[in-house]
Amino acid sequence: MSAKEENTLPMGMFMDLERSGPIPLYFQVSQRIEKAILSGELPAGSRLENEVALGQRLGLSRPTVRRAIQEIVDKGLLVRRRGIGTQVVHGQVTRKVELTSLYDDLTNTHKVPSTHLLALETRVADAKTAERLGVAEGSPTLYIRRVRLADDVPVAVMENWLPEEFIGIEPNDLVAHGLYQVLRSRGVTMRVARQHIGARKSTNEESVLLEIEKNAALLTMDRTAFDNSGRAVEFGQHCYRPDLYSFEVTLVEK
Amino acid sequence: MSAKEENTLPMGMFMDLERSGPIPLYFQVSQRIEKAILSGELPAGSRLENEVALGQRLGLSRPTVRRAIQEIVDKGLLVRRRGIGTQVVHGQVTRKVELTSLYDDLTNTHKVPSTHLLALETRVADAKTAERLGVAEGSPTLYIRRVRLADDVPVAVMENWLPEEFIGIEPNDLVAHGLYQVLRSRGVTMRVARQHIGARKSTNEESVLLEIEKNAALLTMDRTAFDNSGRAVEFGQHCYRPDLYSFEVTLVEK
DNA sequence: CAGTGGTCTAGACCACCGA
DNA sequence: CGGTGGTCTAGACCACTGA
Repeated sequence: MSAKEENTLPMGMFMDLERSGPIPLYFQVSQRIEKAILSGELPAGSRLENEVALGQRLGLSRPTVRRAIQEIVDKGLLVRRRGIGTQVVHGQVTRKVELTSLYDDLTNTHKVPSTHLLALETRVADAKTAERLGVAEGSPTLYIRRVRLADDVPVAVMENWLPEEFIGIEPNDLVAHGLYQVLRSRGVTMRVARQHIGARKSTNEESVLLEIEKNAALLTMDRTAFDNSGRAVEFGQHCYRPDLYSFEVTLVEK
Repeated sequence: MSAKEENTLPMGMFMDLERSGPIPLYFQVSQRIEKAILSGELPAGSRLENEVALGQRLGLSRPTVRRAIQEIVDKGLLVRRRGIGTQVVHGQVTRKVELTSLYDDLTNTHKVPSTHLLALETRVADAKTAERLGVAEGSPTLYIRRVRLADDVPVAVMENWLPEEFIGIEPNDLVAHGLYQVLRSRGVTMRVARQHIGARKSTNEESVLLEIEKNAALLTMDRTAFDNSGRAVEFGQHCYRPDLYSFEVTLVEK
């Protein structure tokens, strides 16, 4: 009778799905279940109703319900065991690393972001840049260097290289909206990003820009991002003040 | 007639699927496609055969083929566009961060791992440990502190706390097999892990243990891992030599 | 317009688990 | 044994893309 483990909460009546709207049914269902977990309505360790029963109550087929649940399993909030059922994972929920820009991260935590633009110029691609962007060595690229600040405190120094077609981006847009927002407004959608996270000491110049002591420890991240056609659209080399920024990752074993 | 983009390689006859074995069909298919991408048989930018046609040629239903392709999309090797098709992402492939132990990482890169065991003892859970492991403050936990080496060069200092039930783990097993392997042999399967990656300066003791200069930059990672019932089974606080270790992450926008 | 992926259905059989 | 999730089928309709 231990209430913690056996607590089957079949979320009463809170389902009125929009069957003809543009939002997929599985997504509507997964969002509501996720909301119930995050709000504590489905506490850690509680069991979810089984897939068939849930499907019948909602008037959905089993594959649709299953996909909804799988979405949340992939986020690390639910755990499934064959023959047992689906349970809410213990442990407080943390935000996941997502394919977003630093700008988005900062606004999400209710800090006011701003930008000091250090460089915005055309540069010839060296070997490394050419390889990362998948362009010919020696071809022109757009080079950007910025300091990003949160509540007027410097957080990161960011260098970016973009393919030739983006030469012409306005400095004002970059300062006002952030790089990823500018790219989105030009019809570019990021799909895949490969990141490399490490650490090193700061250079003297970086220490000044970030307002930290000399030879301080820095968190570094290199990233190459690809759009929905698979072409590289951005290559970045960034370093962060580790007292103000870090990465969260949720891993799910398949 | 640009061979790069239009290169439809329908991978000739290399499909003889085992329909009655224990390996799922979608997995067999996804593995072969992935292999074809990694081997260069399907070069960057080439288009995959469409889902229905592929299903017919393989004698599989569309959902099964679709799931096989989706697996690879989630790994960041393929990109799908409605009305267009499925293409191989540009850019060289890198290994993904996975839910594995450091021990596994090192053996995969063909270095010989070893361990210096610094501590293996019972400790009372303080507030932080109790919260991370989901146990009562003051309850006994197993505390482990190790230096991990690759080819006899120190790479990381690792601290771990485990719930009461694991008290009794043998020092010899820990040195010979690594923590995750010991847990697996006790029937524990990791399912979800939440990691936090940052950076800081090394303490004097860490500098000695890792054979680096004082106040060097360190890469740090905290992790809480959960088993398939959703219970926390391990909480770790680790620091790495950034010249020998870093994290790779592949992000896929859904 | 024809072709593509995105979603959804209503079943089915199986493997694994606890009682 | 009954209940659970894991896999698979053979269709269907839709939204989006390019020519």
